[in-house]
Amino acid sequence: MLHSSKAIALQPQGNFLIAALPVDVQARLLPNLELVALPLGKVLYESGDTLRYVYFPIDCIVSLLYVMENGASAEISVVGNEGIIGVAMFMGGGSTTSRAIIQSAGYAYRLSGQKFKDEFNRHTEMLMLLLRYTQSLITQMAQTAVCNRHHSIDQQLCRWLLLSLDRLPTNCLAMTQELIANMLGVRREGVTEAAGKLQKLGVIEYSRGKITVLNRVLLEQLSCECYAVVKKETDRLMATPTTGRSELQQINELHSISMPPCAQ
Amino acid sequence: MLHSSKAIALQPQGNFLIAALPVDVQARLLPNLELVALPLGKVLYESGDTLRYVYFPIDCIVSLLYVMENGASAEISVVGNEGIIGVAMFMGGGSTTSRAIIQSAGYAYRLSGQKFKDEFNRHTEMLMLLLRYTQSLITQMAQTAVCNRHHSIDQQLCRWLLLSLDRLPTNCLAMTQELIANMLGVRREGVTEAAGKLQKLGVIEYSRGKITVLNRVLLEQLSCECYAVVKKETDRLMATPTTGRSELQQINELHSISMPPCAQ
DNA sequence: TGTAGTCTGTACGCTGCCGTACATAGCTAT
DNA sequence: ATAGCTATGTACGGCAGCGTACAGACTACA
Repeated sequence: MLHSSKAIALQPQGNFLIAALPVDVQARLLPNLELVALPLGKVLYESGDTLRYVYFPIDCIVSLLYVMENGASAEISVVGNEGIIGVAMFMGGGSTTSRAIIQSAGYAYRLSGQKFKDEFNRHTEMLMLLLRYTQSLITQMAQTAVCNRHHSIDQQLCRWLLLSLDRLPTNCLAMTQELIANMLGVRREGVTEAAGKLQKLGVIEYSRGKITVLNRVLLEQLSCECYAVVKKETDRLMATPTTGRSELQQINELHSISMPPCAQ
Repeated sequence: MLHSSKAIALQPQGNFLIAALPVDVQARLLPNLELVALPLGKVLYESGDTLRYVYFPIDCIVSLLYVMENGASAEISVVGNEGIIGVAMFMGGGSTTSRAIIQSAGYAYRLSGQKFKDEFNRHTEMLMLLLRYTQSLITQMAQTAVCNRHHSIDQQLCRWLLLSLDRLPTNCLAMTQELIANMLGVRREGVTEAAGKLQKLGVIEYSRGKITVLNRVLLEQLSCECYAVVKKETDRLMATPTTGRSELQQINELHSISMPPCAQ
């Protein structure tokens, strides 16, 4: 039992929302948290599915993806260790019109729906925290809508890379252009072209599903305003005055899952 | 005091969310509800504003609009008498990145933020109801993002007309093409063209800011799937088993503000 | 070592929407 | 009535992104 996953299991702070809960709530949740490995492409729930679990990502990235009747898709929002998968559980709907799919493999804590709801209803702190998080999710969705309307693929790719980067401990993503295209809801060729430009500028480097960000500052400059808007609002909403932590990025330092850059 | 607005004030059921609350909660809210007239174009809150009131629309339509740095805009979602303006009040953020602007003039109930929060924290029913509504709002935002990515102006105009229509007691909208263009985030000329096609097909009739829908069935057929997805999910979420009402449209019958078609 | 499969690069015509410009038609106020 | 404003119609070049097609590069596995 002394393998690495055990070490993770002892660190519920690996997820920001859990870390932000009062210690007594954390203590009560802990025995009910299951550590699960989530491979790339795994579907946590399908559109319309009744949710049975909520997931607290540790080092994976999950996309909320809408799939249209004709099969075309578009990403609605991205969730990493700052969030939770399954807000419909406490929002009351029980299901959503989107699919939750693993965009970057890793671990998460899984909690049964009933246990979660019990806790949710008992504790105002948890409720307030989750509602604030949900609002940040709403902000991200709204901005996605705006971005889809007004910005070029080039800009959107920058935004998307930054959002993903913020949710990973490395500057390196395991991600084919095909997959990114599905997320952005554009052609793969469009991503190839946009990525080519970024590579020429020395902003990124990639080959066969590995993207390394070399110049984050320039990436932010090339992105549309949407990334900054979402980040600023999320920081505002999720700032936890009690601990003084105000930047989501600092949260990444909390979880101690060591993984070599680009090793996945 | 026996003018029409008095009659309205006695009918808090004019708003679905209020109507869906237990009668004792309604009774306690009632004295705190202010009836306010909201003219076209009025801004209820600006991006970043700290909310001081929430609004329960009765017969007006409010758009949540995101305005970009360069002034271009895009509608994130539409709210009518099925909803509430100011979810950030109970979601905990206190403000949002969007603007709330009156898209169709009419009346609403206004409630001070503090009174609202008191009630919100005291009553589980209200909390659950509002969270479910917020989820339906999330669905609408998500679908807007998808629609912006994948569908033509023609289709989006149909979707937009249907969403607006569902929130009005008549089949007639007071709405210039310029305004619609702002909502959809496209050129006014694009709306002119799309509207021209619909007019040729006999689906709508319009002149100088008055749009009358003549053939709603055809309008639904011409719309992309997005309208149906949002409507179905909203109906699911907001169905109130206690009263058996399952269709938002039936709510329109509840509020007794009589207005001649196209008279505003 | 070779072969199959996956990922990426490039090209080309097409279309939807944009930016811009200007014309016409209907309402409104003096 | 007539001037002025607002709303709508039309036109045209430009371009971003699409659909399609195919070639080259890298990987994995036999």
